[in-house]
Amino acid sequence: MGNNLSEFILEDFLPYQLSILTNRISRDFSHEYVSRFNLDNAEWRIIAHLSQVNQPISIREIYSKVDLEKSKVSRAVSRLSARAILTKTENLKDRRLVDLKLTKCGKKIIDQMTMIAKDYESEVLAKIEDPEYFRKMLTSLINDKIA
Amino acid sequence: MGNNLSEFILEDFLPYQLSILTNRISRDFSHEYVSRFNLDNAEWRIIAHLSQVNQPISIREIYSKVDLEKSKVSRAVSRLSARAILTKTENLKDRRLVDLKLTKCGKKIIDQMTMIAKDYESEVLAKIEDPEYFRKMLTSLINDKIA
DNA sequence: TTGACTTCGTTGCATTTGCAACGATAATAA
DNA sequence: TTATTATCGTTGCAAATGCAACGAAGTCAA
Repeated sequence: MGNNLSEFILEDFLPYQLSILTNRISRDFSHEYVSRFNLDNAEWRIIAHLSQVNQPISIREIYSKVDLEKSKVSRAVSRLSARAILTKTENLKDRRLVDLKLTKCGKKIIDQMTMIAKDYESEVLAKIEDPEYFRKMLTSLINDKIA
Repeated sequence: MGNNLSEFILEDFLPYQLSILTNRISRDFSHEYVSRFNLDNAEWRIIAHLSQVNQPISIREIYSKVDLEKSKVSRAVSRLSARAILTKTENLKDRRLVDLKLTKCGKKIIDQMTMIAKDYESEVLAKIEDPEYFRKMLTSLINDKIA
């Protein structure tokens, strides 16, 4: 008979569990910005991040902060610009950079999404016994470097 | 001035946090099976799942249990079969099905990976104040349907 | 039995992805 | 200055992805 003591149970494996949960939540929440505004995940993150900053920021700034591929950001930004959700202008101090800025249209989107996002988040957190504690552990995991 | 009360902070948004953490852990752990056995994530999940079952199982069985696209499983299984990590045989009771079974080589891989995976998991859990509780919340979130 | 319908795994194909290379600009050093 | 090196954003391209369609096999009802 096999050595059952060293069996591997995928469903109990933390990285797998996290992946399952995250994918489900991600898919779930993405319905909100896909159906309402026809945005993909990268576009959503870019808009959300832009809304937090009051000066124009560069593409580099975005992909370094928001865990997206450089080319993904570049392409997403082009689409958003084409849809007049944000503007791309040349940075005059350093002409390699682009200045990205939400338009009124973009701001309207993030305004609406803010409420929806908060509602969704509350809904998820309501499933947990101690939401505060969960967030704390999550945050500590995120901020701790994993060796 | 803007209405800061309704600002949206991406870094504090639960789905975003989960995504960041999960991607990092996933990337991190994947080094183990990529570097050692040259497996991708789908291949890893398939092997892991197969190792838990003692009878041959079908492709459908796998993708319904392990949150992977049907075509992804089909292609991953072909690669694994080509590398003699598993065998594909026709199911005689229902000839639409294939019987998948780990070879000795496949079993050796999962045996080695089991230890590595457990070590990695412990490492991650060690970063958390109350690992048991965290798992419990995670499990409850996974098992709860999200409305 | 036949015919309609379902399910299985594979595959074709258009889209997406991520890496690397590129041109343009800037910073640094000689 | 000029030469070298680094950084920015874009783009080419090969590989990966996911959906839908397919043929093969099974089910069910008439």
